[in-house]
Amino acid sequence: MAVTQTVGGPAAAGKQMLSEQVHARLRAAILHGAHAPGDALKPQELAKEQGVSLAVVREALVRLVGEGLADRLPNRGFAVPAFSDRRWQELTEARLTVEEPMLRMSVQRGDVEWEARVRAAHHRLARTPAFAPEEGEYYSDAWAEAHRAFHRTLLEGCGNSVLLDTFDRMWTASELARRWSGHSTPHRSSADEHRRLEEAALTRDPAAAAAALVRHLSLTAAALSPESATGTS
Amino acid sequence: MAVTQTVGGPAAAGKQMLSEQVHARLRAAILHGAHAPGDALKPQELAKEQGVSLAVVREALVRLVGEGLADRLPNRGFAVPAFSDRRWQELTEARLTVEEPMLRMSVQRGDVEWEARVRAAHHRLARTPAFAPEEGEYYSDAWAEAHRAFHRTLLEGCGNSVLLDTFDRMWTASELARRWSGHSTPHRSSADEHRRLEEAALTRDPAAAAAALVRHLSLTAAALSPESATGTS
DNA sequence: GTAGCACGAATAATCGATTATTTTGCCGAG
DNA sequence: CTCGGCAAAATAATCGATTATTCGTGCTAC
Repeated sequence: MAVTQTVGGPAAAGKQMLSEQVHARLRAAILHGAHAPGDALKPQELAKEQGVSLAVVREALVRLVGEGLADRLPNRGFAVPAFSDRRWQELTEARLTVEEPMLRMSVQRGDVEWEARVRAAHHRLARTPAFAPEEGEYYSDAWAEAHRAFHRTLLEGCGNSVLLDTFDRMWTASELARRWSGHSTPHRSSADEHRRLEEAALTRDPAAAAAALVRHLSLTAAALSPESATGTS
Repeated sequence: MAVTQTVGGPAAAGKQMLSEQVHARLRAAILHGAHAPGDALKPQELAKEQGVSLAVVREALVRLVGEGLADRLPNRGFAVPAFSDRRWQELTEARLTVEEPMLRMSVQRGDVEWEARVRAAHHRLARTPAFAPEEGEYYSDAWAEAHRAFHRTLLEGCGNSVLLDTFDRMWTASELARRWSGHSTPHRSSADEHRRLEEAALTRDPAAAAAALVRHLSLTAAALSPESATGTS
């Protein structure tokens, strides 16, 4: 029986490798919190669920491990990584360390095209409601994506793809860690902070932009662990 | 017949997954320059060479892609990534951007145990000859490893595993890019620079340490592209 | 009553073979 | 002589099944 049933959604999903699709779906599911930290990601279940063979699920899982979205326990399969507060703090500090100089470079180097994209990204973010009625608990996918796009666009002016890859990696890890660190909602003044960031960037004021970013990230971190500043041990 | 008696060395080499071993071997081979950039990494060849099935080679390759040590061309297999001068410059800039603040943190936070490890790492590096007679063209594996260990140890005082992972990733990419960017040998004064780095770190002088690191990395970059400072478009 | 072991079920890791896609070589039309 | 298409070979992607390891259970010895 040569029944090559292409999965195909209504939107003509086109031709992609199966492992790519499975990887994307699994990644989205993990980021959406469909699997709790520590939960085992069983290849058999996933394979049956998605109607593919073990090999493609395995490949997707290996990729996820590389992205930090899954842990591998030798001879014991895969699992959703557990996130401690400690890890969340490290993530925030790392983002500050990397993004602050990136933003400075960006502001110094970005051209008019970059300015235009920053404006566009901020507009999209400002006009996207953070919460969708049906999704309730967590902020909407649309807002999360607009948020990511704004922050990334701000940094893209630096023109360094290695640093931008680093940003992508840390952003993803942050999104997952944030979801499971008790702190999920965008805090009250984030819209203000984003406006300040945009303004400083378009004014070509590196110091002001850096300061705004540091404040933005610090507030995000502080909202989670109010008394974190005291050194541990 | 229970034939699987893996004797294992006296040091109890233990049981590792096949894919792990294959991944390690392939990774080492690529970093050693056994495959030229652009060369296809054919699963069949590799599988026959190493006497394993396609699945394990495939898994190893997927992992390598995640580490940036291989490219994936959809439906066209895997290949060794090509490195342009541009990429090498980006890598160097990224390392500067990330490692300089890391080193400052490290110097500020590192404890006595860290100081001891820095001393030990520098001693090993200083006592390891950069060139081994039999390896000729390129610097010795032992030196490369001592070099990496010294730089990493310097930064480990920062205590941030996310940043250290970023360092690892960039270091690996740098090693591969350097090999194929025409610039291979450690330059004349690297021993001096390492000594200065160690001294500044143990003196707990963040500014001096950062300055020494910046000089070290800048020289490395400059040695490759002498006239690179002029911004490209 | 509990510790330890044997056995069986579950699941991970690997394999050999099948299917789909791309590349290569050849032939004829223009 | 070159361009375009067709067939054959090569190779990538996927699958179904096999082997190895771990996990759970119940029995036995003490």
